[in-house]
Amino acid sequence: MSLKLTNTLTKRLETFKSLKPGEVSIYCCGVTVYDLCHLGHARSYIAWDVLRRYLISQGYQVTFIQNFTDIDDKILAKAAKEHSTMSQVSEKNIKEFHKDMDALGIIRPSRMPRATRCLNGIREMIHKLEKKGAAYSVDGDVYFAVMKHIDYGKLSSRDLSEQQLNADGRIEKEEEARKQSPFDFALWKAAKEGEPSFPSPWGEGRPGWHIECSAMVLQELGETIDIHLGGSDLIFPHHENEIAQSEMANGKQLANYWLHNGMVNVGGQKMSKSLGNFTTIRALLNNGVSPMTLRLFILQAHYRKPLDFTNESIAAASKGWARLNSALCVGLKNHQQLNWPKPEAQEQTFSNLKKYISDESLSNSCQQFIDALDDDLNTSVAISVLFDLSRPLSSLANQLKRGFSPLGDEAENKELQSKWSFLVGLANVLGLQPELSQKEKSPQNQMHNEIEIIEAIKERKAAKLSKNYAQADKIRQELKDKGIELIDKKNGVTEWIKN
RNA sequence: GGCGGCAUGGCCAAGCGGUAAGGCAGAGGAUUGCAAAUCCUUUAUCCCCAGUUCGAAUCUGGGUGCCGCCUCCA
Repeated sequence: MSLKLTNTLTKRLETFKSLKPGEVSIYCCGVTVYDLCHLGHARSYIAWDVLRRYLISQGYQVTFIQNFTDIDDKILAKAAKEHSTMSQVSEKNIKEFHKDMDALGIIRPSRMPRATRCLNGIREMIHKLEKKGAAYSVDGDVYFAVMKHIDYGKLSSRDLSEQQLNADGRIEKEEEARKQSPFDFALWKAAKEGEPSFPSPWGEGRPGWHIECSAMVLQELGETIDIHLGGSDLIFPHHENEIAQSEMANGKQLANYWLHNGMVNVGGQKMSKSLGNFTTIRALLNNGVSPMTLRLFILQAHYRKPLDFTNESIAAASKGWARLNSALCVGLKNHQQLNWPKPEAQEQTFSNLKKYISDESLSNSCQQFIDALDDDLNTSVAISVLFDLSRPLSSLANQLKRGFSPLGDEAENKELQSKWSFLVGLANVLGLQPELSQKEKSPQNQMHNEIEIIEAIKERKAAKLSKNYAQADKIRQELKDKGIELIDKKNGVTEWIKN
């Protein structure tokens, strides 16, 4: 089997074949940098991160381009509100973007072009469209003439001739009058009073929203690329317009595969800025939701389906992740005790999955995992493979945590070890990386309250011996509140664990 | 009004014609002063109706409900 992807362009599940053998070119629509990213962005970029990781693990050389839209009305509005400038607002939010994406373990794109730095390409493309008669200017604005593009509507299944004008009448009348067709869209917008603007043959102004992506794809990857990515809310008009511009200007198909991710919903409704029902990635992380919990939550659903966000579903993912994570960490924390080779530092390289196919004990799981991802990135099933593999390992982790030294026979130990490194390898394809807790990473504060804990345990033991269980439970609860969990062992010894 | 998607156990979620993955939660048992943890066992006929088929959650037709896009949006 080989990778199959649902192509929005053909509305079908298709076997993926790259233009150049062994190489994949990907363009992903990025964010408009006027604010922090929310969970919807996280979903999109995590899904595409998995696509990228999987392609790399299959041996492809992937060039991944993602833009920053740094010219936009919302950025201007924000700048005005903050008594700042457009570029200051963009700059700040680009930093924040990287902070969030890095936290989520999303591999940075190969390059991240910005609209303000691609103006030449943009002007050239508009000029080209003008020469081909597909663009016209009115009072410093330049519009794309939709009727000139024979295939207009092919991505979003819209038929212009049958298309009734949007009943809600949201389009501004003034602008309407200037357009030849209501679906025409701006390639270049004349500057308004006091706005930042850039020179052009049509006067001072700034690029329309769609043109930057067309220009960037051409500049960074060429006329035709393998895969174009984005949220399903971008299909129309953004991607439709991108196709129209690029294909009209270049005379070539823009992208062979168009992939779109489903929305994150809140109470059945799309999470969006305008509805105000969004939760930022930052807020979630600050509330103690770990990055990998978020990743697990997102990848447990298929990328094309809507995903409902609730506190309960995050809590469920968090519990699930804790279990999986304990298995992923076992070889990192306990390799000395288990006499396992010292694990390599986490790298952004991916072991070739196919090597596991020949390993009898891992072959099945490996094949299941590959089949799942081949099937339009079925991460949900891939994760179930991870959970199956993790069972004996999290059990091992648990025994170790509780002070047992499960010194089984050597063969068994070896099998666990290879299972563990296999699990870590598979999880890495999904970007699920072991999270050692803060306390484990920085063991300060550990020593000075240890004596206190031992004292408390002694006190509790005395209470237990005198059958004063209420007092014993009180002591346990107090420690628990401080993150110390007590475990009574069979032999009467009480051990404690930091959580 | 046009285009598209979805409906699976208490919750989330796979499934793509051969008899329901996985996660969370729950139940029973072992263990425990009680817990925690662990181990074992366990919980669904898939929105409704009709049809195709030896066989359908999966295909077809008709309902019902929900959502997205058509305006900025991942």
